[in-house]
Amino acid sequence: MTSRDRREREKEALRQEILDAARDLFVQEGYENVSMRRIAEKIDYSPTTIYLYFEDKADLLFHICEETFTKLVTKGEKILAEKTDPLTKVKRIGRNYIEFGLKHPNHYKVTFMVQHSHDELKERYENSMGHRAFELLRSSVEECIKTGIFRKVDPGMASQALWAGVHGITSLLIAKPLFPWVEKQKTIDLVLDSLCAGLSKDKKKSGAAKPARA
Amino acid sequence: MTSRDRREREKEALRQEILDAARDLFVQEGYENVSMRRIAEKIDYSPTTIYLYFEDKADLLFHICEETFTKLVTKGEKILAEKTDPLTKVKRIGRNYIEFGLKHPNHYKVTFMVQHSHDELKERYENSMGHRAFELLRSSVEECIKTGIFRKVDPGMASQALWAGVHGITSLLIAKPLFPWVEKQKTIDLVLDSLCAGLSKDKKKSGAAKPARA
DNA sequence: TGTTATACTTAACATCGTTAAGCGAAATGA
DNA sequence: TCATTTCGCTTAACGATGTTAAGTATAACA
Repeated sequence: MTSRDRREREKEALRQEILDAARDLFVQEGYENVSMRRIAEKIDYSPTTIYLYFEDKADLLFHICEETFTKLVTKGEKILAEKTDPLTKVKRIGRNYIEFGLKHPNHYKVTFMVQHSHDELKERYENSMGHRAFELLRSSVEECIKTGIFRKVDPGMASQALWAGVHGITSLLIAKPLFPWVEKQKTIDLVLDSLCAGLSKDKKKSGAAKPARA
Repeated sequence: MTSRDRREREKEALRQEILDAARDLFVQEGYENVSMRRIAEKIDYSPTTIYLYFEDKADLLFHICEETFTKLVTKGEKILAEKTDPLTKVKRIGRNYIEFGLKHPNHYKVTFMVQHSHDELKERYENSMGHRAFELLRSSVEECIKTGIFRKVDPGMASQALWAGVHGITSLLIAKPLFPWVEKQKTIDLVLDSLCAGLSKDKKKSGAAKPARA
């Protein structure tokens, strides 16, 4: 069955060619500004050919993002496995997340900055790499709580709060490049450090402040 | 010149009619899922009529957002003028911001969650209500620094960090409605409280952590 | 009453994502 | 080796989008 194998290899090659072309265009010009026809043109196939390899445009994008986010998760797992103190790990995972987002703004946008709900894509995205990226953060937070560095808060809640911080600064820097940012790098540090400090033990009184309900 | 006046009044009325129809549809179904034709249909005019009153679809959306965000800013100014302690003000302004975003997700999305850069819309957005909403946050942060509640950090940086937090939780809650959130309300509080605590004085040692550079 | 300006519409353009139908070449069976 | 089936891809088309150009009534004005 050599011929069958070869055909399959060729199919896989074309699939990759499509992915590569699409990634190039998406990264360069953004998802919405790239048409299926342009992708097809780039690889000298008819537009409809793409639909033989991917369900639709969103599906194509999804696979590209998964590919890219795998790198983020891999790096995160490496950090998590290190033998440093948990607090440093949390911050480094956070930084890794932020820097990844800034390095791949178009990928980041589509996985974290657009609402993809009530479509049936629901479960697909739940099991995605984006989700696993959050789980990574969560693991490191749990370590901090277990070792007594963070105070005894709900790990899920604390992770969500930290996620809010890292996602917040990442998405703002992406969405508002014209904003007169002062000290981007230091702001990133400040977000991470402040949030961690706020979650840490020792400091009980944080001013006059009860939870500050309106 | 009564006739001239009347005509002008009628023009203004139609303009508002367009805005109202568009807002309804945008809020209900989201900007991208609403076509100019549908807006026109709703008010029984031809699609092209809209272009006599607004430059294009984005322009239409912009005016709607400004309208809505004015409310946020007004409320924020009211809070800022209150005679409570600065820390409470920061938190209430933060909460106000978050709650506003969750109440008007479609407006929030277009002003804060999409990248509107290198178009010439640049300056327009810089002077927008969204921008003023940030300035509000900044004012309250400056108060906290001046009164010694927050430690001596750059006010711009601290504001950006706080903004990251509130924007982060807001945009995530909007973009990821299917995420298995635990304790949304408490998470909001935790973000605000932790960030403020981290920016506050008293606590020097926040664990073993230097800025955590990778 | 005739002219001009105003408010709006009809028709069309270029483009989009996507589907249905068809075509030629390669693989398969005899 | 020849007929048939399968595979990979394309051509053509559908219905929709935002937007523009050209045209048409009606109202205002002289």
